Amino acid sequence: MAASTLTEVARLAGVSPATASRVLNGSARKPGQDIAERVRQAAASLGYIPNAQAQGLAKSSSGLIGLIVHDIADPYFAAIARGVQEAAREQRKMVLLATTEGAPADEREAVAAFAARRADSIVIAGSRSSRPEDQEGNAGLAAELDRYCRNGGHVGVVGHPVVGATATGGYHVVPVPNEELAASLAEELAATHNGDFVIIGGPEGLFTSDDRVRGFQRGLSKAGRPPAEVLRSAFNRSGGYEAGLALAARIKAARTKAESDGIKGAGSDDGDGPAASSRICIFAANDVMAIGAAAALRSEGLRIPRDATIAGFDDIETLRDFRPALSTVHLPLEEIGRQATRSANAGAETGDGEEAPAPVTGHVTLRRSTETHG
Amino acid sequence: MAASTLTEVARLAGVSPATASRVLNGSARKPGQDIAERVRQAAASLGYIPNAQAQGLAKSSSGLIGLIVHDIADPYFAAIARGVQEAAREQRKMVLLATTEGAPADEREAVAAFAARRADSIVIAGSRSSRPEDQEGNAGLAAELDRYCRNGGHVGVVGHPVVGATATGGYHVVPVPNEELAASLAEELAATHNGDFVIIGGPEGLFTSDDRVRGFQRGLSKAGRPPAEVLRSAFNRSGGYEAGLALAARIKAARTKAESDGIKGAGSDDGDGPAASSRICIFAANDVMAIGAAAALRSEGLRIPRDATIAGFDDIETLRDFRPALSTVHLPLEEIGRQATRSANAGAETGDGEEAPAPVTGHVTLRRSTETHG
DNA sequence: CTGTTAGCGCTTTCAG
DNA sequence: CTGAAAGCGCTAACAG
Repeated sequence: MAASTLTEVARLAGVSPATASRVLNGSARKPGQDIAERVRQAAASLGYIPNAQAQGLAKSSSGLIGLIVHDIADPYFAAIARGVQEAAREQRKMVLLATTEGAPADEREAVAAFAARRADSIVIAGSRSSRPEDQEGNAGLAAELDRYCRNGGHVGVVGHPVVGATATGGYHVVPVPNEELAASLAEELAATHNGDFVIIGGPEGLFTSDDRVRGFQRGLSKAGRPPAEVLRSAFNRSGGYEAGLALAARIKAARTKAESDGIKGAGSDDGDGPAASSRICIFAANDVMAIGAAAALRSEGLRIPRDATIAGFDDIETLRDFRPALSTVHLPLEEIGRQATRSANAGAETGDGEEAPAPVTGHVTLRRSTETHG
Repeated sequence: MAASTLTEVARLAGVSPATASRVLNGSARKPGQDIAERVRQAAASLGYIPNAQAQGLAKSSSGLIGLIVHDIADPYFAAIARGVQEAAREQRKMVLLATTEGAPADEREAVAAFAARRADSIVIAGSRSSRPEDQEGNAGLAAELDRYCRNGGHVGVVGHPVVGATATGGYHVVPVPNEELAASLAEELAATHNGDFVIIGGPEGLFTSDDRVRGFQRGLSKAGRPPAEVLRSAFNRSGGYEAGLALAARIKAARTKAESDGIKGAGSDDGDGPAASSRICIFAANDVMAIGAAAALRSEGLRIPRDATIAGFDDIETLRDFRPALSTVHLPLEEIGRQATRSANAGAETGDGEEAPAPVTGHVTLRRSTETHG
């Protein structure tokens, strides 16, 4: 029992399908009042629902926005997705979701699937990678994206342009000043922290991570500090946890040594904590990693900010209640999602009209996790 | 410059569109090796991407799964969404996302939109409501859903059936034993907590919340305890926060009174905390509310579990690093999403074949937030 | 095994 | 202002 069709509605109303179409779905031309009413009644009584596929086929436009994320359950992407969803709603479009774990090959596939569905635009969130093993995948992704653009598609990318994409039009990037913000964070941190800094970054080659690491180092150097050591692990909580474990071992070893050397202030569980100068400040390239690292330290009996201080990046909302409150860099994730979606659509709609939105910006947010009490 | 079509590919390969279709997209019949290769080459050289809309129109099936959630940025829904996404992938389908803030009218609209796109199935997550103001919306939603099912659609609902839905087939519910689990939680809590219990629930009429509240009360009564007072607020973090503020005021007032009454043990900031019997145990109907409540208590200078204990429900992954670790009821959210998706599809595919999956179950997980130290 | 012929449901010229 | 006709791109019966 299939849904009723326009033709059926038209027949019931005693008009032609063309007329029915004109009244039911927007058209420049407006049929007469009486006829219109009859059609509407017929449609209602039949419970008519237009077949979007057919409409799409006829108008060659689908009312779909494709969204590509690494993992929808990651709060970073979830926040962006919410923004995309909002913007989609404004445009009276629906969003098609694809999750790829960040694998370029999967992203390519997702783009192809979106293209097949004739998505009006595609939004890609999630860090691009330039790792050697991703070279091939990236090339494929770029090619697919180019093709999509060439066929009239519009894409909005969060953060970094897709490497190798050459399409001239239909390409929109929402730049996120990761490097600058990380530099500011480092500078602000350096103002109160006298000890060493250690960075927990994602795998080398992940642009977002690399930018943040680079920016942090730059900020450090601007503050007259030596570069921080960089630990690499997965760009998620468990990566942070692992790195945190390694750091915990190191901190404990240092403490033990200090104790046997008889240095005062390098107390154990109940003292004032290590001397300010021996305490390290950890910068994790994103909040989720920072939380993982903090959990690892805690599980090793270390306390923050007493035994080590830590900062993240993103200012994930769900993590805001975490204690000690995490110092981080606030990013307007939802807004970023909205902008990526809007910019892609602007291209699609007005051929690049609209006023440019204010560029995305964030701000350093120092909280308890990096307090140097005293 | 539109994408190239099957016809073009066929022409280039010197075959008929039908043949090209047979080789490019699966068909029971398999063209000859030579011809197939020629077609494949032609397709590749033209960068052919099948038009899913056209395919859908012709086959009347879209390869789409509609997912309805309250808010994709809420970790509860994000987790379910991930499960849905996974299941969708298994079925080689894509997921269409709709967020509704839980408003039945919006949900109805979303169902209509999915129906218009001829989604093969629809998954609805997010508590149903029976509040008076939602009556009308619910009826509309039910009607829309029924129509969708009657037209051959399949729907999977998480938790509670949609009120008023009467369609006989195509309807699948993944039951979540909220009530039973909440009862178990209450019982386990009652085993060690001697003071009063207070429940922070969502608005009355939200099934999920009501089930949990009811279950908790039942567990309490089974443990020989009087029913707990129920505070109502929004079913999210800020609802929890507000309720937490109210409770904090109450706790502080009680403490002040106790102090002036000279009762020992009702200490202030650094004592042993209130006497065990005067400390309340808070049950928030979901983790996010619990976190909000905990934040409120903390902001009022109260500590958990010293001044009050608290438990939530869901065991949200992102919140697992929260300290004190939150006692809660673990729910396999991702699995729930998967099952809802699979069950809907099972109906769609085999007319209800497949072996039934193990019913969803959860388990009480007691952690630090409800420790009664001693 | 291949090609031909009809549509799927809707929009959109183009006549009337 | 309305209706008739011609597709959008693809699949699915039928023939050959």
